Amino acid sequence: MVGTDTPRRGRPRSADADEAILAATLAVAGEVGFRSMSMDVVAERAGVSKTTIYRRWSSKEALVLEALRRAINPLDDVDLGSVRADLETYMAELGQRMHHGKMSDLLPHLIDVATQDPQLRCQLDDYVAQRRAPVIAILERGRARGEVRRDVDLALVADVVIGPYVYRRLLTGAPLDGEVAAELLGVVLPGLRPV
Amino acid sequence: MVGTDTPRRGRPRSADADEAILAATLAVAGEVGFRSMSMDVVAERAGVSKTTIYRRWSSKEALVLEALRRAINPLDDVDLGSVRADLETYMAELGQRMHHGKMSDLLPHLIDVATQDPQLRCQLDDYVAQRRAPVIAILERGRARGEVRRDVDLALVADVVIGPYVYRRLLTGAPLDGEVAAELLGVVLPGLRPV
Amino acid sequence: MVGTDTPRRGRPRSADADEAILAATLAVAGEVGFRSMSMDVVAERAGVSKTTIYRRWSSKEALVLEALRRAINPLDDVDLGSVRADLETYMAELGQRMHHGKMSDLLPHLIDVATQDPQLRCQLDDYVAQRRAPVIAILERGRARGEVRRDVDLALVADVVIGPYVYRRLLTGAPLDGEVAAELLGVVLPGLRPV
Amino acid sequence: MVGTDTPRRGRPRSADADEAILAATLAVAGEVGFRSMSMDVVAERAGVSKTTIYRRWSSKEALVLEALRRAINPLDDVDLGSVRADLETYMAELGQRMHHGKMSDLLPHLIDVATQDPQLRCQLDDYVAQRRAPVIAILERGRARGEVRRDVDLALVADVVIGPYVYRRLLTGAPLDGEVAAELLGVVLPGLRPV
DNA sequence: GATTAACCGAGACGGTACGTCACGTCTTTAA
DNA sequence: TTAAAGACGTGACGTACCGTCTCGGTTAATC
Repeated sequence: MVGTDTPRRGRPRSADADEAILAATLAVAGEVGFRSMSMDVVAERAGVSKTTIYRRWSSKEALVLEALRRAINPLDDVDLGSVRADLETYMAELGQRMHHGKMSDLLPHLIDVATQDPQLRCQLDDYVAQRRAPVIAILERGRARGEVRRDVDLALVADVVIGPYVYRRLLTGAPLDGEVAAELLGVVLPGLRPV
Repeated sequence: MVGTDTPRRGRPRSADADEAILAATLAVAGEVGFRSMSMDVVAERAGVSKTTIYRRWSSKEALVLEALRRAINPLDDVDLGSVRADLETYMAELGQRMHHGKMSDLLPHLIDVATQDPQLRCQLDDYVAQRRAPVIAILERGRARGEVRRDVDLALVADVVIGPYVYRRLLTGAPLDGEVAAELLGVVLPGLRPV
Repeated sequence: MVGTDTPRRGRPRSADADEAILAATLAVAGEVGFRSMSMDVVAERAGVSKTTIYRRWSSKEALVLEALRRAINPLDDVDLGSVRADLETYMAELGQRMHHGKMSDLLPHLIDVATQDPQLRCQLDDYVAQRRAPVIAILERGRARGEVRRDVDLALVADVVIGPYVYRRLLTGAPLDGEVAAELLGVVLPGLRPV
Repeated sequence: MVGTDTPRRGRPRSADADEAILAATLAVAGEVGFRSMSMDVVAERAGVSKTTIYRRWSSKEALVLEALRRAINPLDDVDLGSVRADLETYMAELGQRMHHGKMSDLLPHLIDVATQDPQLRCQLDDYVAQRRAPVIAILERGRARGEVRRDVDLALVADVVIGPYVYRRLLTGAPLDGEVAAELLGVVLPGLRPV
């Protein structure tokens, strides 16, 4: 049985407020964009005071990041029996989200702010790890099946798969659809085969 | 008559001011970061009025971008005779710059702003193309030498090489030193070989 | 049964808390001034919660006013046998307190707030009456001795004596030391003599 | 001919803005009271940004004080030929204003804030001096005519006249109408007569 | 040489959002 | 029922930065 370590004194923070704030954040941001979203408007929409927001999040960006993390469904960790099939599925989904997802719209902004805000940096790292995890899992299963060389650094391979998506999305604007994904795998997979 | 398109009446713009502003931009940004850099401070440091700055650049970001382009030496397009050797050289240099360079410090910010500023978007695209060009050149030479399959999309391969750098730099913080670069090539190059 | 009107149920109020709050009020106010004194700080200093304070006093000003009334010793009602001697003694003491006393430091603030708070207005009136009482007493004794005309309004005379102190203290900053007090009496007393 | 000492560089401050701000201050304050008047509302009403206000006045109180000084017509320095007549006229007017004037409504507040704001303190002193000046002038003329003793401190007498008004207005609430004013003079004037 | 057009510095300006503060109330658990 | 702790709504505060505008004054090319 997990103990509620600290009995907590004083009035507890309202869980409703948490919910309302995060919901309002997504709603307002969806309408005007995160960049133009103001804390006053979020507070008003949430039926909450700014104080209450700042008591929970240290800055606008911290709030936005958490709102997004809640809004994001984790990528399913499908297992179709081969590295190629698994990665194709994953990459299709990733491509979708990179193109249409809310997160990718403001990734640059979050990264930017995280540069000078260690706390935000941590939260962002969590998010990234969560995104990378499925790829690593796929590769590990592949290795167990003998599809992947033992001596290859799986973390690096994961970055080779995800990196181009981020790069294209943020800097070149080029898409990474299913066809291109297949070609990418055509380049990468041969280098993973044992011997 | 050499085509100085417009003869221009009135007092010509001061070239000194251009220099001073760009220098001040780099100096101030180096001290407090681009995000915290204010135009007022840049103007003061350059011994120039804000009017003079805005007469030349349309926004803070446009200024910053030009300042950076000046500060960046192009990556040399070395030719050592093999794709592997060329890419290793290129990647070593890229890793260096990604880690210590001024540009990478504010890439996120520029990307962010470019989201809503088409003009900046263009300038940024130029920069990116300039960075990608050497990789494509290397791969084309490799193809000419028969080292690289004819049917592979070189632009995609370039993104596979550069993507992980950007990704690690912006999101995971993991380094990409010479050793890792070699391993990356170990994964990617086999997939490029003909037949 | 002796009339403790309400038998009171539940936990009784802590008398210690009263003391601690009033002491903390004077202490904090003495350090930062009443205007900058915050209720949170007082509560913390007193080792008491804000709730406990507000259960006893309806507002910051009400608290402050009571704290001051406790801190103020009444002016002694000396009787030296002549109006001049009595007033000189009274005015010397008044001058002292006006200059160094805590009360005069925040009179303006209390007055200000009393403008819109009838309850505080009453408490303040009590305080004022208490200050004026000795002067009226002095003048009445003088009248009984035949030193003062029967047809003069003693309340008005009291205001003529006290008024300049308040005025100087609040608005001009000029002092009212013994010498000046003597001169003031030199101006006022002749007009009080019978016939 | 008076030289415009400083040639002034940069864009000059808008005189219209000054006017608009002060007018808005009086208007808004007249509607909701000075205490409830907010700077945002004043700015909006004046068609001006808050920055522009704070560039001219360091605080809400400083602004209010200047607005009032502009709104206040100086007390006329009537000369009816006798100290008694002149003072009666002055006191009647002073009594009026003390009762109905805007200034007296917020004197306490200004005094209070001036306690911790030296700049405001100065402005307030100016105002006070301006109010006292007529009384001193009256007394000096009386002295020139031989109505007033040479050895009496006129500044003190002025305070004896004005002090009770301030005192009553701020602390006791008692009025000082014409009748009472006459009685006050009945008390004070005998003490001023030569020999 | 006078005119004119564009430049330059200084700095005021409108706008928009920021994050903070204090008051007095409310909601918990503990005594 | 009171107490301590502390979250909460309200409402204002003063600041920061952006990009624009308005001055007086300067610097060429043109007339």
